[in-house]
Amino acid sequence: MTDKNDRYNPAEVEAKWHQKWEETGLYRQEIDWDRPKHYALTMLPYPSGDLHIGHWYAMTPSDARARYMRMQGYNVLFPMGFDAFGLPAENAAIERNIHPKKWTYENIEKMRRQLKSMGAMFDWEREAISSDPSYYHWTEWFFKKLLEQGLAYRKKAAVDFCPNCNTTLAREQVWGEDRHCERCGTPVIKKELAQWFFRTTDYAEELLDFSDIDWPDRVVTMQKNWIGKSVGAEVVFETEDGDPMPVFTTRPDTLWGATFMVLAPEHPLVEKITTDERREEVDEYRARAERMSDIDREAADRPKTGVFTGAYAVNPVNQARIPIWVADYVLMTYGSGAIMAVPAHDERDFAFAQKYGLPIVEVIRSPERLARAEAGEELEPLPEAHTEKEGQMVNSGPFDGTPADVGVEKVTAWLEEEGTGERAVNYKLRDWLISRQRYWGAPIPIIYCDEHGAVPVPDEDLPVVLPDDVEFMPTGESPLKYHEEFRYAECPICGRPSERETDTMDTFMCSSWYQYRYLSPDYDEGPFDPEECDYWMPVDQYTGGIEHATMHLIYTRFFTKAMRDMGLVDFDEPMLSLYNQGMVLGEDGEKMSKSRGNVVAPDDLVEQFGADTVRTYLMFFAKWDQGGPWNYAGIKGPQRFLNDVWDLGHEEYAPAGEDDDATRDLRRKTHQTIRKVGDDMESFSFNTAVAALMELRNAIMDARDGRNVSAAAWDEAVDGLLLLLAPVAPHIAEELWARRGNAYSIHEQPWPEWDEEIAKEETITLVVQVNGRVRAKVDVPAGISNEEAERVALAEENVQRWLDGKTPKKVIVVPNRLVNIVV
RNA sequence: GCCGAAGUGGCGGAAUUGGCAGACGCGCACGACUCAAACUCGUGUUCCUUCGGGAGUGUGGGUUCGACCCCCACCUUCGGCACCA
Repeated sequence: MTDKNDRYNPAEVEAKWHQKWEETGLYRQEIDWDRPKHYALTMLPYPSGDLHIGHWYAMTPSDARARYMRMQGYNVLFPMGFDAFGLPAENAAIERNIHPKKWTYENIEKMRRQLKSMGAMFDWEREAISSDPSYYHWTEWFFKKLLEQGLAYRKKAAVDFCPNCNTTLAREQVWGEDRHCERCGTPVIKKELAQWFFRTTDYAEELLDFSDIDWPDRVVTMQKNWIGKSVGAEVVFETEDGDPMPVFTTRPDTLWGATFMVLAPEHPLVEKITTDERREEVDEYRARAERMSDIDREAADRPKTGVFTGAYAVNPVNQARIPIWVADYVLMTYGSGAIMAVPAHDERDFAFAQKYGLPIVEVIRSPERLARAEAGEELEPLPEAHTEKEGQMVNSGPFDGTPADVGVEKVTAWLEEEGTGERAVNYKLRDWLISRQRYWGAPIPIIYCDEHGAVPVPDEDLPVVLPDDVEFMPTGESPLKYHEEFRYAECPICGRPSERETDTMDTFMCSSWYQYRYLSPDYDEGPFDPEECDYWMPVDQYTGGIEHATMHLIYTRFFTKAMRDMGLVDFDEPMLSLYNQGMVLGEDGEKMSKSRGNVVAPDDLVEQFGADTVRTYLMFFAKWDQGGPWNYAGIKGPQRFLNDVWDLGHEEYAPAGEDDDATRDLRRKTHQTIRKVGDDMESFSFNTAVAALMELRNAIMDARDGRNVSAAAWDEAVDGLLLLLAPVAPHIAEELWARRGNAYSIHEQPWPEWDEEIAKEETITLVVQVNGRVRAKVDVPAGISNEEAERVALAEENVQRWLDGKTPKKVIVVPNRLVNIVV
């Protein structure tokens, strides 16, 4: 019987096993070429100072699954570390006068302790911290390698700048309609600055290929949209003076309908072609466009504006003389910054033509208008742009009569033959801007020499170390600019006094390769130990939030592809499989935030309920990819569950009298549960896995009350329950496993097997319907024949009553499930 | 505007993918234990009902012997993108 004094005390149990696990190195994860490996990775946290329930929500199920894979026989790597560079540390420095390094490392200390309370199987000896010089040494090294590969370059450009964070941002880090900073929410502005970029666009095409990885459709779609591939043709128009003006179009079949051209206000040709009498107006327009923010400029619903340059171009397909306009609806950053405008078949051009009275020439006629023209009807001007590829080409010289759906292909081929154009592809993806005007980041290892330009710091001088003795400006300006010792350096080539780059790298650079650093965080001959990489990489299962879909998850793919082309790795993708968890919301259903006062603190919960209960609840309350609101009352379910398990684990069971049926029922439930929980673990359905464990708990408690199952069936059920529970609630499972006299450790046990025969139902409830309505339920032996089922169904009194003497028209039998009698 | 996901009891959520809607849990009600409350245990719990049954998975239609599931139209919520030629 349960000792009443020995109530479940999670704090005691958890502390005990944390110590034992550490002492025995239970979670050391080492290469073992004789066993299949499984690299499970959960996105590394930023050391903000406090472990949030969101961290628990992301990491606990990941841990449970890693543990499950371990019990399945895999050699599992499940590391943890910190993405430790970033702005909050610097803000703390400015606001509270604490050094970013001190702030960061104190936070790491605290969070590491909090993480340990979770009882996850992290191998702490593999911990990597991106702000350690031993880490960013290699971040800098990668920068140099990318430069060597021609994948890094410096360019002066109008870039997105967050006035609050006081730094430039990558295009990916500008979010939403109002174009705000991903980190702080402030709308960004444009600044003309010389910045470092990585050529992510070189990999645009390859990044669209997801065929070798199993990622959620959602992420795949978001990345594809982000990369934004368009296929079409480049056609070179010329000004009357013979200046070439290449344009990109996805609709070469509408070339004959180009009635004007539009250049972006920033287009270099504008200056040259604008006539004297138009110059004043054009200059004014360009100046206004320059002052306008991108938010205003790129709002699609804004009325179109533009000015005529006074110049004309020649359409190469029909030599038509068409006016050249300047308008801000054409973007300098996409295509060539110039377009051919086909108002009849493009909504934007149509609106512009209407506003400025430019001609609209129909060159693709819809089936409906074709029919009317055929009937001799006089066609009215197009009421709106016809953008579908249906109907026939008209007013298009040699292509008149060509079916619209083949027009693009035919015209493109013809353009190539004639030499007036060629097939072309365009992407929305931009190169990754990695310069940040901040202190707390990995330095960009470059020295600018008057003579030799941008010179990389030699390998033997890496890492360029961040100086500690810096002063933080209240303006947020990088203190590196004012640190003379850091800033002034000798040119590595000629020794002349030169200046060091004072920008640091985007922190997404650090996290683009952290999965490699975990492999050998102390390795100092390269970014990672090749043998470890050989064994462990690529990551088999990656888990994390959806918010990184078009940032980190694109960058890290780019990085691995670049590493492959450097000869560092021999695979194409860093993460083979990805799963995105949802978010835990506050009890009010809103996103947790301090200002709303709906934040759930995991430390308090652990103190009150124990880590195992918190873990179980987090895995139980919703399907993992959905998430949902936290509920303090709801955690009682898992709490009662673990209390019951505790009692069952201590039960000294002896049957009072054995009942074969009861024994069989319990064994069936045990084996069914093994099957169910295994399936659910595979498919990340942790909520139904926990529900199945609760059902098994209920069955075992019934058996306890009945005292009529065999001792062997009892032990099988209770040990089974503990084994299945071990990934979810590792401490209590370990404790009870030991108390029941089993060998340490439960986490090294194989996942239990289930027997098809034992799991099979003996009787099933046959549902009998008359005209699709349930009229009877009969318990029958499983495997009943269709004929027998039909006979049993018809024999039911209630069924006969509903048949009311009529003869069945049709009888449908679903084997082992249902009989539907249609009259 | 475009793309995507979702909508099921009082609540969180299940449903082997076309076959008993509501598993599991919370909450609630009643009962037991208690001086009492909490804990714990037991029973019940989609709604309506004349106790025969009827209605029911955002709304309206459709396919089917049979629809939470498939099709069409719409409503709502949430994400992403948004003048990308």
